[in-house]
Amino acid sequence: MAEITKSYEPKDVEDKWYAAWQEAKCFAGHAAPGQETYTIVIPPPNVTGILHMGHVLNNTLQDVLIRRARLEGKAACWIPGTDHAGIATQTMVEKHLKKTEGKGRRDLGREEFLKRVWTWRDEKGDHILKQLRQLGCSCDWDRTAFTMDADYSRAVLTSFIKLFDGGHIYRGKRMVNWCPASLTALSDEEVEMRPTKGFIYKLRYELVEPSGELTHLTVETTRPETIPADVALAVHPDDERYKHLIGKSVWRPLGERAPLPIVGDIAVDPVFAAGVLKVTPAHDKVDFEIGQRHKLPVIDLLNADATLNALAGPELAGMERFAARKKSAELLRESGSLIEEKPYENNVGYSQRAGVPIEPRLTQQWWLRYPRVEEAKQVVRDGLIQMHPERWSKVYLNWLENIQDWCISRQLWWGHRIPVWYAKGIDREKLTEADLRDPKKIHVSLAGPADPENWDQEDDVLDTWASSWLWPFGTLGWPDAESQAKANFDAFYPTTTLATGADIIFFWVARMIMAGLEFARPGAPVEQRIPFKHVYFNGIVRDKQGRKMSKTLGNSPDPLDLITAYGADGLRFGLLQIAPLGQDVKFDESRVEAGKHFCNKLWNACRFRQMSGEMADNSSLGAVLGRIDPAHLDDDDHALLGALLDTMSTLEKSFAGFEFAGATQRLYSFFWNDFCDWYVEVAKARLQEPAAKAHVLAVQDLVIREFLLMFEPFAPFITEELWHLLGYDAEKSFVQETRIETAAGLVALFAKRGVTVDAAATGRVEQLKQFSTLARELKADQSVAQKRDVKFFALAGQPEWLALEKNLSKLARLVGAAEISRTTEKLSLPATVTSLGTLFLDTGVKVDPAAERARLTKEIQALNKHITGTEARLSNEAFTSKAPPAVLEGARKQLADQQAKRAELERLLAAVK
RNA sequence: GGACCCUUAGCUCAGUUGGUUAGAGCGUUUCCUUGACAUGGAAGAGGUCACUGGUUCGAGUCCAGUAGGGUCCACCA
Repeated sequence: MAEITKSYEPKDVEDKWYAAWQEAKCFAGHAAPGQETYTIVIPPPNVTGILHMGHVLNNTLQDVLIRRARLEGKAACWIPGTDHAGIATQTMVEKHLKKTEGKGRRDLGREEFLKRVWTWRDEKGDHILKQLRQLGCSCDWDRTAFTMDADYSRAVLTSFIKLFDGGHIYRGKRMVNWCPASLTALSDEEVEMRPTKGFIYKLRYELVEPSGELTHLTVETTRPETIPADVALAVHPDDERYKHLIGKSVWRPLGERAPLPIVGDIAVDPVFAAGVLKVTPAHDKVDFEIGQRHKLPVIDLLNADATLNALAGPELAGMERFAARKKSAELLRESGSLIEEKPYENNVGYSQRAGVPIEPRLTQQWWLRYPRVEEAKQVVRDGLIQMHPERWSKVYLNWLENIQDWCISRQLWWGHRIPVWYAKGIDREKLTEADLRDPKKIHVSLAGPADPENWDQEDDVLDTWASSWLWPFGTLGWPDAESQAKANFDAFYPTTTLATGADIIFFWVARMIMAGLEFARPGAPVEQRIPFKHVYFNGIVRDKQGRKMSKTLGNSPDPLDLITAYGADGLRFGLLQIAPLGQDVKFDESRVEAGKHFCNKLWNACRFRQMSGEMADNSSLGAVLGRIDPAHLDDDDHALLGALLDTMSTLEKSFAGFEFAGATQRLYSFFWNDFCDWYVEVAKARLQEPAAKAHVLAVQDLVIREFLLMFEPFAPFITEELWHLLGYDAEKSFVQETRIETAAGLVALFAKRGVTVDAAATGRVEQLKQFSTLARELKADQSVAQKRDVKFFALAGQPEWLALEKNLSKLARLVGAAEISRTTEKLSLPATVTSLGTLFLDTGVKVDPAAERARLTKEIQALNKHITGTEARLSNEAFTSKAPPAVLEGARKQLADQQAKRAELERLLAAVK
């Protein structure tokens, strides 16, 4: 067995073990018949993305879950993959093309451009999946999926066809969110409202026929450049100021001079601005609806890239929209129509991805009426799908209550081209709902028409989310029966837990639920159709100022640098410690450093175990347990085993509740405080006793073994290395092939060997801990903390002395004393009062009485505060009559202890000479 | 406008059904390189648990409100 080195060097072990795991195909998701499964599908990162801190958190959580499931004996399957990310990837390649060749995508043509994207993907793609390996992620890489793979594409197109056949999909000319940068429609979810500073313009629209004193109407707008597209003014039908004008007209103040009707419409808010709204149906959603109600014409003066066209008039045609806004304000000023221009801030919709204001634009698009909306609400209400934290289900349900049809077509090339063909020569603009269902006019299929020469395929592709919403079953072979069998769809669907960010609850989570209910296992009971049972929402990783980490801000550390500096395990553990359930995390590198230190502590504890004595049979849990001698179990053993069991059940609870921060904390305090700081230290004395040595080592081997199993999901590399170095690998090659015991299971195994963990031992050990802390404190007070030749004398009653006597060698070592012995009289030495008696310290140096008095007085004063509080509580009749007996009893005992201690301190004070 | 979250030590955060003197890491003070670990050990300082009120024998914890910070949804020209 190799000797454990002085410090843990992550780089020495990480690559080695990852390669070994892959070689042994440890991560393969295989389910034996009847075996419980645990499935996770990765939230597929963009295929050309690189690993950032958000990925690290999200994927660490998934790896922790999947590794724990493996240890629990479940058939664990974590399916990795990437998303083609339509707009993002296409934009990236277009930029590259522009830079390197000075060409746009249309210069190359669709086919050639797509070739370039695939080349780009092949060169730059999947990098992130390699980075996940460095993090230790135990994905079943043989199942790696990509949303543009042939198989997956078949699933996407099949879903379209099924929805089309089911009447869920239609085509229509409607107002969409148009991105003038990406030149495509976007869904509502891809639009982000941002407060934007601009101007509001107060304008005169002259009445064609003045009405009494009224010669014009005042209109306020933020978009004067759209005036040439105005087709009416609208007022509220009940507005006393204007209702007599309904039916009259005003002159359009810019563009072609024409009379515009004044209409009455309840969409107008009479108390906002002047209460008069200019109606521009082509460029505003509300205006479009007003236009529809009043059968007004539509004048569209914007090109796809948001420059103005000829309809805007000669002065504005060809201009970019913001330049045109300035220009039109000038023109209006010149013509006297501009009354006032003032700074104004309003909410403007931006393309989330391109970062430019979107344009409401009337275009032909494909729309989806979501399927299974009611069922999707019900499965969450009924708890078939549980969200963690639970509050997100409210957000989810609220969205479903107000759900709008989904614009699923995108005017892009990189994506799944919609499997619809139009008969040649047909006017696509004029297709009716009936035409869509006419096979002579429209062909919808996977393979395409038999006579392709007579058809033209739809140019649009599907929204990326209209492919990723199939992810939980598209990655398991759906819709092909043979592929499903091969992927073992039957065993692994529904998946168990989805771990993702709440920012995509609508984009992805909600849609996956509807897709799963619609497509997976048609006809089966609902609990078999849902895509997952749990959704865990991890927080967003922010920087110290609370800002979201982003490439543009440059405030995100490179996870790979962190892995280099602290090890993958340190990074994983440190990050999870600060990642409470569903709360954003402010990234703090010092926590990652603490994670590294913890790994080193573990490493050295194991190293010390190796140095403490011959390694014995660690080949299995049974072997280790067999080496424990019940006759030699002392209080420290019992307390340690009790803490171990407590840690085990804490972890069981933490996993059930997705509370990983709590789990890491308990692991940390158990190992560092309970094991290293106390048990290993007191065991040093016992290791000198030949009779107890083998037993003590066995207890340590047991605790280290169980700890490694608990810690493995969080820190797979170091645990694997130590597992081998300490010989736990005799029966199974890797930690994850071992089964972890439950706390209850371990109790049962103890019982079989005649061991019952004595819960009361913990309290007795606690007394000894306090005793040694007080002894050390006394030494520090007397400035002899470093000296090891001091003598302690304990003035203790018989039972107290018995408790001390059993532990004298341990205690002497712990507190650094040459000797601890009993005294029966009060000594004239510095002293402290412990629960096991009064302890005197002989440093061999004369004591300063004044300092000693001051020290004791201070302590008495501190104690008095507590006594007063406790006395007040106990003298309160309401408390003594209503508090539960245990609480009351505790308070009385506390008071008695405090009073006894104070009395002793006072006696000591009086005795100081 | 609607919904939700957060506010605990200098910093980043724990604190699960209400119950002794509110914890950890980092930082900080003093001491220690004694054969696991200085990536360490020992001892300490540091908190009116944002504020106000309520429920209760008892509130960091439950309720109401206020202030500050943040998120999501909707959005008026």
